Amino acid sequence: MIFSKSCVYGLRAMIYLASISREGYVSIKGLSEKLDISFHFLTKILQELTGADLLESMKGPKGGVRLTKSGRCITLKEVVEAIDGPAIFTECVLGLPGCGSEKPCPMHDMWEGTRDEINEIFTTTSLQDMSKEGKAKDLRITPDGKFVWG
Amino acid sequence: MIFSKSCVYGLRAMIYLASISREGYVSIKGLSEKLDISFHFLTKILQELTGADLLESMKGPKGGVRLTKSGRCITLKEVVEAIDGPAIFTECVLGLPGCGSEKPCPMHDMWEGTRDEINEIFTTTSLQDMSKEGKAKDLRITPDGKFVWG
DNA sequence: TATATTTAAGATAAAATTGTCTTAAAACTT
DNA sequence: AAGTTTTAAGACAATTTTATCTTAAATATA
Ligand code: FES
Ligand code: FES
Repeated sequence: MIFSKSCVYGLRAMIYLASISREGYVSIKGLSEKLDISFHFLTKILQELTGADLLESMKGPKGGVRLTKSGRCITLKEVVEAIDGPAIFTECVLGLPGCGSEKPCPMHDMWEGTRDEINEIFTTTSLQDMSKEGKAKDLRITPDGKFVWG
Repeated sequence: MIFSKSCVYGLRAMIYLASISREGYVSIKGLSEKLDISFHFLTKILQELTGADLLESMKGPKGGVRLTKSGRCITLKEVVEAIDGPAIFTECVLGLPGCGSEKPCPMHDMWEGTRDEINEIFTTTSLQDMSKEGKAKDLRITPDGKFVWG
């Protein structure tokens, strides 16, 4: 898998949250059931996103999480970086430290372009793009296709 | 990291082995020291590559590993698949089962092209390409740059 | 105020990956 | 034939990732 499980769970949740027009908080419990992700595990991931100021949370009844003002217009890259860190967009494909800075590795030339393209596509695609796409075309964000958009 | 550590170690070793013109077997001990990889761990990885018929091995003094006849002209993809499996070249970026076959995920359209490009670049780049490149330009395949090409 | 609901935080556990160690089997050397 | 070198195989251990469970803190509602 190119991204960790935490990261893809986070992406799925964020895409769903971005598809919701309502202002209120969404309970993590409900979210976890809708997306078919373990509640406690999802909670931890969303806490990271809250720490990164992409989500804000509130406790108690009517509590939950929602996108922050800045979180409402972010790129997929920001979500990935908040969870998996920036390595995938910067790292040497052979795992050597400091890609490009010193002597590069033999795969550097063939890889750099592709990596730049990954970077490009994740910086130019917004969460909104994905949620609109998903909602408009009724696409799938759970393993079984039982999820239904807003 | 896009590839597992096992995979990256395997790639480094295979690139080095492909740079060697001599016919004989290369001892894993020597290889592990040259590449600065744990001997026992590297041994296991190379056993997988032997099982995949990319390497052949011989025991005893003068023993070691070397590229098989078919292993001498393979692509990087074959090495990656032998260790990490084909997932990276086929899988849904959101980790959903059966990318594209059923309803795709919202990221499918933006991702498929890039994934195809990764596939393309790894199927069209041979081990030979990388070893020639590395040897000709004295590139780096160890964390410190102390490695010297045959 | 008391109670129920919900996230926060951290302990614990399970699973996967990474790394080490030991013993066996094969091949060479003397 | 005996001893040495080297890979094969598998047990074992450490680390990281993934997942679960418990308790605390905050918020709403009655
Ligand atoms: S140095 Fe390896 S990809 Fe840049
Ligand atoms: S279905 Fe997700 S990338 Fe194809």
